[in-house]
Amino acid sequence: MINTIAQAKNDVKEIVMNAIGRAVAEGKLPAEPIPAFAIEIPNDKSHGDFSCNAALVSAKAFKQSPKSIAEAIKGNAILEGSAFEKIEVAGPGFLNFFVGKAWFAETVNAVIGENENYGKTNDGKGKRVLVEFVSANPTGPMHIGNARGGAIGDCLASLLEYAGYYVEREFYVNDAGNQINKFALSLDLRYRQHFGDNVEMPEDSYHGQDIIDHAEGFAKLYGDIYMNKTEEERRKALVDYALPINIKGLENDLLKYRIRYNTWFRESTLHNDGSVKEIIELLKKSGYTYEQEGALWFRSTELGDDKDRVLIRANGVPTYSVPDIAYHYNKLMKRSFDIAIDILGADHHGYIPRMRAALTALSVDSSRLEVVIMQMVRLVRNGETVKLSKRSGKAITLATLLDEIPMDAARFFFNLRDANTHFDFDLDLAVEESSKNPVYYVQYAHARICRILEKQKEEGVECKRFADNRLVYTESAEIELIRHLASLPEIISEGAKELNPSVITKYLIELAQHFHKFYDSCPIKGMEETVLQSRLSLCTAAKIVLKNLLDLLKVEAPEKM
RNA sequence: CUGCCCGUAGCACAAUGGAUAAUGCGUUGGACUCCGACUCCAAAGACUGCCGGUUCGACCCCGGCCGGGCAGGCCA
Repeated sequence: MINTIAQAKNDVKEIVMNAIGRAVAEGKLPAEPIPAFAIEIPNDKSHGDFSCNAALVSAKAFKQSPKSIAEAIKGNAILEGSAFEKIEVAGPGFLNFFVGKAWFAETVNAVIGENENYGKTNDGKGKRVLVEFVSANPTGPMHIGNARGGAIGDCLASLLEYAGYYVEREFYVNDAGNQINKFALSLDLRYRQHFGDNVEMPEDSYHGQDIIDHAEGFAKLYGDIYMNKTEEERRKALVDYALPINIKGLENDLLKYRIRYNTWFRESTLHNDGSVKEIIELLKKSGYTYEQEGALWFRSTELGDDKDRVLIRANGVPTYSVPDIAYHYNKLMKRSFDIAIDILGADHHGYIPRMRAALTALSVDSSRLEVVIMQMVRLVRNGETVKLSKRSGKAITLATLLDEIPMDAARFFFNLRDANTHFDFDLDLAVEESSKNPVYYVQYAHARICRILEKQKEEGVECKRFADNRLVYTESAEIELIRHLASLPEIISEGAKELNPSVITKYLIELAQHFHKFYDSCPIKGMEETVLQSRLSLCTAAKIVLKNLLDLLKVEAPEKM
């Protein structure tokens, strides 16, 4: 894996350390330990390609002004044999490093050489990660929050793969417990209504049209024979009929959304194979439980939660948190994933301390559970907020949303912002086919490059892959574009570390921007050989990176639009 | 009442504690006889919610207010 930026940063560090060593030897700097310093890429190009704050951070230790330290470092730095041609001292004492021309040519060739592997890193070192996301309730259709979770979870998983982790995607199916009872009740009442029973739907039952449809479908299949059976039999039959249809529906919708899971993990398996009981025993053994008023409690307060939690109700039925704990125990211990990542809506944030407490009680390192919290999405149409309500059945479902906006736009838009920000999804913008719409802006850059290369080919000009010393980049638009290409591995590392796939869309938009500017100011057609080939190589490199990242997002990279 | 998240330009939002607070939309004005104008260039627009603190340096860290969202069940 080639990472020209990491290399350069390393070089900066070495040059600075050696320079300080020499300055100390000459008595220009005191022999004090050097505090950790940072090397970064400045926003302002006049501040060089790499900037180092070593002089700033060591001012205190050296008892000198940052500026004089910086001058001492600069005076003792040796640049021969490095990628750099110049150092400047600037501002309060920054050391700004400027790379030589050769570095840009190397970067372009490195991208082309690595091709579909360019940008990949080995941060993960093959660690096993399980990303669980969406996990929508199978008692009804998916809503808009699931759409955001789907896009974020799937792209985060891809990003982690890109960063060298082994990743599996998982959907947790809540096919047991109270939700299912409620589902059964709702189906039952609709079924009976269908055959004329005058029963009312209670407040907390499901009122959606989907329940009615299921009841009617069931009635068509079995007629009224279940009217005469016991309530228990009837409900079981109804659930056995409707639940698989729903799960299949979820699967289909998610496939349309280009999401393919490794595993659909069913909650019921945890009840059936004794895991739930086992967890209760383990928790009891841990000493963090006690009985009170007939219920079994978890002393989670002692492990960082803000209150104790009930594990088994006085009626003997475990609360939902027991199978949940069993599930996470299963991920981390039974299936031995190194890291479990949950993508959760903000309304579940209270659940994190509880789960961490439980893992700690079970002697599992709770930092192996990572949680990405997503804030709520607000849909905006014609400048107005689209109201969502699950109860009334008016919620915009994932399926409806995807009927309305292109798949590419949905996946891209939901990854436009940090998960943990409230975010307005502009339905009008998502369908708009213009530069206002970032998806098209990025895709257009790719299509444009394809056309340029094709056109050149038609005229008999091929990209010849010149050696580093034959490529020449002098225009600022070229330099900016290359600099951006070079930064990809860093972006991948950063995004993986912060579990933040939105770095990808941000990077792509900037890349497209740099490319369009380059296109505008740097003609290719008819230029002399060196310039022509240099620019064709640069186009090829840009195309590779656009394609790699659009693939990562599972957004199309069209050759023409 | 308590906990978590968010407050940056008209709108949507960015910035490992670093230099002139970035970008897009919208607004105003420019650029196609030329590789795709689905593009580019330029301008205007911000006392980063308020008040203190920490330090060489704060949108960022700490404390206190104000405003918005979400939670707080032997519901999931």
